[in-house]
Amino acid sequence: MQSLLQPTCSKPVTAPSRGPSLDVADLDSAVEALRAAGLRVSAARRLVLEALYSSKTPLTAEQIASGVAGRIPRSDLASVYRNLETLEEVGLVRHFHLGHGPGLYATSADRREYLVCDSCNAVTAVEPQSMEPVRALIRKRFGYEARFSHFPILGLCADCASKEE
Amino acid sequence: MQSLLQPTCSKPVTAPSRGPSLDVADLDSAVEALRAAGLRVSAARRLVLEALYSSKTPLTAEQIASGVAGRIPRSDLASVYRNLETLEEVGLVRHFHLGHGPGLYATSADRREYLVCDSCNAVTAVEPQSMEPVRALIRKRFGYEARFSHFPILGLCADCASKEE
DNA sequence: CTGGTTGCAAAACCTTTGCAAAGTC
DNA sequence: GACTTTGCAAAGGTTTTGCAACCAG
Repeated sequence: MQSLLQPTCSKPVTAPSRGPSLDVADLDSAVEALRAAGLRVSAARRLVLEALYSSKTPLTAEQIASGVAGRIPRSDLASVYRNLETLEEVGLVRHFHLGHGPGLYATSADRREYLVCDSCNAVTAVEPQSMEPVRALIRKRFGYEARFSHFPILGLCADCASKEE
Repeated sequence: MQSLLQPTCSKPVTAPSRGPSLDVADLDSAVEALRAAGLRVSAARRLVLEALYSSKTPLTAEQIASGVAGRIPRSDLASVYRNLETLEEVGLVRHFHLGHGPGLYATSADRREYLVCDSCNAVTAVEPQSMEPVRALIRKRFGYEARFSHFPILGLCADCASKEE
């Protein structure tokens, strides 16, 4: 810690969460992991997993409930939220935010971290290893083992930064 | 940009905001700036500024409406939100998040950025210059001009990281 | 059969909006 | 006096909870 840090350390108003993370590559293995965790494999639960494993991009709970493209019976939004929470506790699913608005959900196998331009709203996803040097620097300077998997790094993207005179 | 980035660039579901930022040091100057911006100095507006300028820590809208310590007449929550928005547009106020839960508001003069431990919930505030090397590295690797003033850096603090076996 | 899960409804939580009354310049 | 701003009430968007019916193991 440096002298100019003025470290205001305290317990905050709020709290994210840190849970286990299972790097399960496909739907079948995920269902297996579900069983292994002593959870039942219901239609609604399977639906959530199918949606997440078949989507290339993270989804909102609403999108999952709608069956993503209107396909599949669509299930109740409350159940989707309950299942997402359960799956997150088990470590099969994670959620994160890109800004204000509904949270986004992905499989835990998707470890991408995001940069979001707060001028043009462009989103850049990067694999965790690209972020490693940044993590290393933060570790060295602040002692934190940073994860950018829950909140994005906000800022100006290259394009917008060059446009700002 | 590196080859392993797999840059998934797209327009996102959500969008934060980027506005002006006035580095106004005290309440009187802030009131002056309000007038200069063509806004009226109402009691409710002054109340919000007083709360923010007299608090050492960021406040929720609820806390501001309650008059922080129960002092001052207390004003309507909706008006507080409206005024916070107005003051943010003018650049006197900023808001950010430390996790789930209500947003936190501070004067724009307070430029601290936060690290939050997602295990013990400790909060560390740092002055922007401490974060500059991190910003430089992100600029170099990703082309982003990062600001950590809206979302914190989440991770494990030094204590919790050492405890994790 | 038994207890975990679902769907529906309602509520909780944070924030925004409509509108007449009140206040600022 | 003209036009902003307020307070109250109601609604909006996202997520959570209560509960009887249902279904997986």
